[in-house]
Amino acid sequence: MPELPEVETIRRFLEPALVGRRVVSVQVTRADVVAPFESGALSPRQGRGSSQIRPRALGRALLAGGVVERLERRGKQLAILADDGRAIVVHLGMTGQLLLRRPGERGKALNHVHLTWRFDDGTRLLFRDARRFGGVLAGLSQQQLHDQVWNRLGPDALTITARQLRAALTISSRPLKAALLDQEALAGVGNIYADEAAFRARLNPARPCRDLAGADWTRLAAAIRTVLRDAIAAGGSTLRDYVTPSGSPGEARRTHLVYGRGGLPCSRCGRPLERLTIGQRTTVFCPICQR
DNA sequence: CTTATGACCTGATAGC
DNA sequence: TGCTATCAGGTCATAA
Repeated sequence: MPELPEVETIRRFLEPALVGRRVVSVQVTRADVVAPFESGALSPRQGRGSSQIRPRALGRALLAGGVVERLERRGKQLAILADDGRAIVVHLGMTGQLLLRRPGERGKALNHVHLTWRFDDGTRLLFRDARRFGGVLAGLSQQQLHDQVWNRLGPDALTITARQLRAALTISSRPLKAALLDQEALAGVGNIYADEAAFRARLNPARPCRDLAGADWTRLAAAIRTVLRDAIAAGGSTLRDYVTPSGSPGEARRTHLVYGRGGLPCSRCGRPLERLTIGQRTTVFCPICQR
């Protein structure tokens, strides 16, 4: 579900509520959504639940006792950093949510809540994920976060340059659409914004990357940055599950020009948009406008 | 090395 | 109403 704009919206919402707060306890309802770094995991969904870790150690790995210093995002991953050097990384997968309960606030009972952090002022943070494609990488130092986890991701898509994009993808034989979803090439673009960016750059998503010219990379990088920035301004795209930590939807869906519009008229030329599968993902584009 | 493919999960919706 | 099939924001392990 959440791509870069949704995760950034969540980050901006959570940061003022959590910075300076001490984690007094962490309730783990489903330990298998946690990937302990010490067991070899290098991403939030690697080797989850495969290691037996004692409850007390698990709480420590999930920042118990620490004071939140800041929240950082790289691509679709959100890190919570404590002032003692510890860190965790949350990945929301398709249906993951981070929900905030203010001090004294009584939210309704929810299913699929796997983790609950309690803070010293009564604030609670819930990790909820029906499909469990998301997860939390725990027990990291901030050093390890940057040197061993985020170093495996490509440059953040929000500030991607044409030069970086070309360097990462120019020799690839993959279709453009598949390449845009590769988090090692650039971090943060998912199925929605890959289609939106390709449309705005007027590039056919099925074209092999190696066929793109210099001007194509320039247009594409600019389209990616613009599409993501506009989506953040609209609070992210809510299709079904995504909500901000207060539970309200984002409005970026109104700005989609191709995603979810297969068969409908192209906003530019009026011809029907085409739908096909590229890299096992549904892809919508205009065969007239996108070359 | 790169690229392709099933697998992992639940829930909403459409069609019979 | 109820059953089955299809589809969904993502990535990982394994095969080719």
